[in-house]
Amino acid sequence: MTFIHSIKRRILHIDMDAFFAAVEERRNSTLIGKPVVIGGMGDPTKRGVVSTANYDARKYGVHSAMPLRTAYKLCPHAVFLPVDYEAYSAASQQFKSVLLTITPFMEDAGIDEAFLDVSELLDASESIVVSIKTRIKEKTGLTCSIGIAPNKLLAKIASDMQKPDGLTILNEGDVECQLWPLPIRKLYGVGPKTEAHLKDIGIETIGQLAASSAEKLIETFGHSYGHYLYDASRGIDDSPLVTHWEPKSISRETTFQEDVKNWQVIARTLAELTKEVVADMQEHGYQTRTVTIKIRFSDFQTLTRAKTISDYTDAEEEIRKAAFACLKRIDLNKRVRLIGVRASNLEKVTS
DNA sequence: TCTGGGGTCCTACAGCCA
DNA sequence: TCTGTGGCTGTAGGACCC
Repeated sequence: MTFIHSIKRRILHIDMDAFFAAVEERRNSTLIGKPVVIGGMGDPTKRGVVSTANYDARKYGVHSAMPLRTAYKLCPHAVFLPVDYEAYSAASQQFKSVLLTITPFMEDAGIDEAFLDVSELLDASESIVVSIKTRIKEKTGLTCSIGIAPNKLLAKIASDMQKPDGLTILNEGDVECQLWPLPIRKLYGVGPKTEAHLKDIGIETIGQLAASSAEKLIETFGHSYGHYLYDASRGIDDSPLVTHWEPKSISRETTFQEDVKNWQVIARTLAELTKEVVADMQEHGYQTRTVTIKIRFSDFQTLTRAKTISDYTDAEEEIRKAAFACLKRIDLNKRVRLIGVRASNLEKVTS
């Protein structure tokens, strides 16, 4: 008799609770119990959006991606802090180093989250989770929420179901009762545009999405995304963990505090951003062939212009020339809100 | 009146070439 | 030689994620 091993995977999604705010509270205990909003330069009268609000601030309706000025109106007595990426990156490395003691099969999913594939481990899920939570707490002083499921899609949804400091286990058999009642926006990959589109055609829950035919979804959303929605609404996701990847592009962009008309200011900023991109490329050993600039006008119209050069390069002058050749192709007849530059078509320098 | 920054992926289309 | 087709590359824009 031949036994075919059932290869049901066991995937964990670890999501740090109000990560940036928690790091700030860890180094300044007087913040604990107060509403804390982190974003931009920490000045709620200036341009910028909320990166993280702690749970005390969320009670006032403050949430991430909200303009700082709006957050200030909702909660003027909150403590507003600038984003300190270095501090959060250090904390991120700390908690990921804990995860790597559990298994090397870790996918980095951003500064405050990660996936682990623990299919090969013999321990019970609950004991793995207790061990992770305890060790992260010991090493960083921070809490996290964890989802366990047979794939990344469900694990991610699970980790969001009980927060903070939660643990949720989802299995294929739970899809109908746990996944289907949720609003479509809870599905990874469904953003505001798709949410509005789906609501227009009478689909508000993941269950209603699951009741649609594959043909209908492909017709409406295209082959790739239509197929994805069809599978995702059924909790189906075979995507593997990505434990190593190379960047596909390196970019810098900045929004001016006030919209700019002066060409000199725009040009100087483009040169500065290009310098930063080049420094980043050189530091990490990449060369580029394609340079793209991005301009956003005061009315939010956004244009990009790209130039591909014949040979890979990391020479600042050559990349700056390409960026300025792109800039020349844009009619600057309106005030400029944002300017950015991106290097793509990257190649790792082998030396 | 407001809407960051750093990324990825997808689609559509145009031009070139076999 | 003309025309159609399909692949490949580059460009532009849009949606989404944290």
